[in-house]
Amino acid sequence: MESDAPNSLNPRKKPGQRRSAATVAAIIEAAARILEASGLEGYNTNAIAERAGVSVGSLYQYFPTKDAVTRALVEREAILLMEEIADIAALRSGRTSLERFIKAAVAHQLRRPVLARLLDIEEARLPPDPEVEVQSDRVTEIFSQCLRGADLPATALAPEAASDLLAIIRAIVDTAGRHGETDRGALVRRVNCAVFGYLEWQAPRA
Amino acid sequence: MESDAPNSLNPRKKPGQRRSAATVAAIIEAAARILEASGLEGYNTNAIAERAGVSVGSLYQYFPTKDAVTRALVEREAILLMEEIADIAALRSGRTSLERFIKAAVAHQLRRPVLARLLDIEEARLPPDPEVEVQSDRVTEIFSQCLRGADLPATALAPEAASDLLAIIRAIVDTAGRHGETDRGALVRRVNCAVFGYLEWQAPRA
Amino acid sequence: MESDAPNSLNPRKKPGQRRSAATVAAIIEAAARILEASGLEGYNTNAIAERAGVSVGSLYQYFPTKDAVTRALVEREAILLMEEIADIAALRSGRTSLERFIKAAVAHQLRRPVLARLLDIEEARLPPDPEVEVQSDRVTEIFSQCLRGADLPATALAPEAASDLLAIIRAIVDTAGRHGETDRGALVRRVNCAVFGYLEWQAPRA
Amino acid sequence: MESDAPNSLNPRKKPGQRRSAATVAAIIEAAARILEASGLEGYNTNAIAERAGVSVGSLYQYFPTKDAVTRALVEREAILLMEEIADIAALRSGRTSLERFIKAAVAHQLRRPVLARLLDIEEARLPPDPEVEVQSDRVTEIFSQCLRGADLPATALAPEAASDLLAIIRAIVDTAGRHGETDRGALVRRVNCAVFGYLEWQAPRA
DNA sequence: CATGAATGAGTGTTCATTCAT
DNA sequence: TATGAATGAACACTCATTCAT
Repeated sequence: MESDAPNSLNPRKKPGQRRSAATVAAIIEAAARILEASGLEGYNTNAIAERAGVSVGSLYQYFPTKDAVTRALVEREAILLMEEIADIAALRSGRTSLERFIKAAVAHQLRRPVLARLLDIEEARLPPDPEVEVQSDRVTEIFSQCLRGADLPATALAPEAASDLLAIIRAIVDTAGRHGETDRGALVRRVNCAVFGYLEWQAPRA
Repeated sequence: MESDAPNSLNPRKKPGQRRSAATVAAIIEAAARILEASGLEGYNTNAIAERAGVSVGSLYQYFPTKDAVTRALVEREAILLMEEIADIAALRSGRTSLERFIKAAVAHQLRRPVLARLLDIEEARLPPDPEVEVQSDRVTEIFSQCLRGADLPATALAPEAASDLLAIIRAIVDTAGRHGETDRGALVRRVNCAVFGYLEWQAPRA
Repeated sequence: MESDAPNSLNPRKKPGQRRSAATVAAIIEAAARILEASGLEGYNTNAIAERAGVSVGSLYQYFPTKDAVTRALVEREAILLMEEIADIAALRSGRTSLERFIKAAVAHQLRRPVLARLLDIEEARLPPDPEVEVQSDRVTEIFSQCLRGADLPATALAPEAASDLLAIIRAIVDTAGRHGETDRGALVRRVNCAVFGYLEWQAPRA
Repeated sequence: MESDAPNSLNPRKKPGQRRSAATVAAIIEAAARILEASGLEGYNTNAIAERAGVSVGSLYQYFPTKDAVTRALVEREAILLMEEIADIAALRSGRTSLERFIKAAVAHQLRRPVLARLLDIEEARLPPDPEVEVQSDRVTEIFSQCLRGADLPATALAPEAASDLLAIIRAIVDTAGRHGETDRGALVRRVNCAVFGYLEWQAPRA
């Protein structure tokens, strides 16, 4: 019942109660705000707790580690993205699905661009965590389903295609976000270029 | 005449002497090695100095700040890339230039993939620095010249194209590096897909 | 009439009800178990409460302080020893009484050797507490009665003899316990040596 | 050359320089003073550093851990005792050697009784450390040599005799120290009783 | 110029204790 | 009375940076 492993990455208590869930959510959102307002420099547990309106002790009641807070935030964002993406699987056309996916991904990442960028950095720094990977695996799975559309070239099924394309999407939007771009439409158009261009070029041209 | 502000980000002294230049280089390379061997966790000035075979004091004689060391390393890598790229400008064909550029960029980033990845992270974290930007601007400039090739669609001149494409190149190679890929040929092929696909798709298709 | 000072070391309430008494006992035994299982490192009020099957709040309903729990445990152990010793007073022979005392003391301390050792440490660390001292005074009193046996040298009545001998008994058994010894007979024999040797040697030898 | 184990118990740098050695000694003595003045409650690294007239950072330059400071102090005391005991080995008579040993041990422990007592507690709490054990093993060795004296009963060689007797010595003096006794002579006499009594009684009496 | 011992603000984390429910 | 979430002071430890030698 009791895990003595100090490196356990799970919340110390499952947020079953109403109050707890609210506190957990408050802490996670506070972490997001701190990240946006003060960057990685100001991102420390005391600041997070204060912003969340709770004590450090409470923070540690729900998260065993500072990194666990970060992971929860990463996970939350991944889930948010998932929700905007979940129904794509039902679509017939690979082309249309991809367009929907891209639109959602761009919208998601452009909503809080600073946060998205810093979380990408943190996610890269953090040791891989199963809880988080479950989410990104689901995103990858959805994306792969899009690529399996009959109207797309068979080469889209190449094993690295999905990871390449997801990296491309992220990179373009991150870069745009860093440059302060906010025009969603223009960005979607460019990401479409990158994705469909990659797929077309990849296919043996006649 | 010279800014003495303690928050200046420039090296405290221009390495005029032979000895100094060697020391500076040693420190920068030591920083690279630490980053590769111990990651961002083990990346601290004492470790860097020790690895470089100098005292921390000496390190601070040449660099006003830890971040300045990192910036110098980023700059060094940019210059290394520059050297492999500098002669591309002379080429006639945009297509061929791009291919050369991609080959060089992939080779560069795949030579020390861990270092490249961590430096990308650090570069994103660091406040923008003129000295560093000079280099990346030069790289961007060369890349833009490639895009101006007469055999490429006019749309390649769109202002965001260059930054999009550079981001794409970096993203694909970083991702591949993180997954442990080492096949340069395959990677070059995929990056070509992404770049030429982007350009072609971007152009109004008949 | 009663001291309400928050630093009072007495239980907040006398456990009058059946329920209370059971809870108090559960908490004390839980403390013992934690101490045995996790040492002083893991010995904290939350762990104790959890092990006792009550909330921390309840723990603090019955004990004003963590140290109060420890003292209660020390006291309980002292009382346990007392019970095995109480009837010794009736014996005629000082020699026999001492042997009985030693046997009981060794048996007591060897029953839960880890607990005994850690409690010795805690007892040494704790500020002297009347409630606890009452018990150890009773033990000392019984022991002193043994020493007053007519068949023992008069020097046994020297004021420090009792405290010296009790310390000796404790020390030998603690040490043995730490070394993992479990042979009660052998230990009793050695403690007898120490005690009777001390007494004999203390007496002016002819 | 570099130990990455965080649980390494060795000083981070060998105190080779004059300055370092002085600092190390100052820190150790400060630890002793804090222990005497404020007990285990006030015994924390900041207090130790302040008392030593150095910064916490310096403390951690020489000791990897708070516990390492404690161990160094324990070791220092053990060495002090050793110095007062080292020449005993040369003596002929077991009886005389033992008397000398006891005199030294009592003097040692009575010089700073509070410190001695708290260090006994800490030593018991600390995980066994080779550096420290080397010293206590040497003390035990000397003591065992005393017991091998030809004028002592052969039973003194019983394996547990040494550890029993050392425990007895410590216990009596600790107890006396806690009671505020300062009469060295009286204490030596009583410890002699205990030790020689144990040995005599242990031997089969005619 | 080089050294590396010294600094001390800052950070993550724990845990005895309280108090609203 | 019981609960357990909340508190926050306290602590161990790190590391960028300085400065006397």
